[in-house]
Amino acid sequence: MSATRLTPPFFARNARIVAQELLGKQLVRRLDGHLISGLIVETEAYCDFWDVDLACHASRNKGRPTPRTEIMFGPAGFAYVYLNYGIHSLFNVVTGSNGTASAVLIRALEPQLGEIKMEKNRKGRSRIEWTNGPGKLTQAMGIDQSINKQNLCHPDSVIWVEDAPTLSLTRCQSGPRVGLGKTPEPWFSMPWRFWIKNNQFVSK
DNA sequence: AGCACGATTAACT
DNA sequence: GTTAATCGTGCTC
Repeated sequence: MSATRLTPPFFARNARIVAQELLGKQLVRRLDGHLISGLIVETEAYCDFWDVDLACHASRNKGRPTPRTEIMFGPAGFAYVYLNYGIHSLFNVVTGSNGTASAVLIRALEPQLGEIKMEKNRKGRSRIEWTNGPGKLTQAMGIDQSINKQNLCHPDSVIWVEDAPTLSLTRCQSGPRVGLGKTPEPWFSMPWRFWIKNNQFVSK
């Protein structure tokens, strides 16, 4: 029997739980009639159970929605894609309940389907460098602003996550999130980054 | 209206 | 190890 895509109840939970359970599941993209996919090997939770996570974009504007962040305040299972450093599109999945803002950033994948397409999209780079970072994997999978606000749980969507057995905890690790710059404590050090132990595609 | 900066990457020395 | 690239966003004046 074939796998099925994850549904809203999976995503409509605490971001930290979703971030951990996404490890080992398959992110799938339909592009130009072909499938591109990779195992999720690294994630980060934003907002989690705190009233305010100053590392999370949804905490800006005094925690009120803005055109950019409003998608995170809506129902779970939607894509939040934003432009980072004016160069890279980073891909998140909205989590939690409608009315609260939280999301999980997908930071690294292990290539599965569509490797020819990925190699093309990451021209000149070694296989490891196709998807071992949040900006690299969006390039490899052709994820840009057109993916923002898409519903991953809709049957016709061009991007979704396939269900898979939850990875055993002994194969997972967690630690502080990266690239947070001048985000103050305690958020700077909260261990809300998750990855698969010893996986080559975890970002450097 | 102007500005400082970022959930990064790649190309340098 | 250092630094340029590049632009939307939210904050300040």
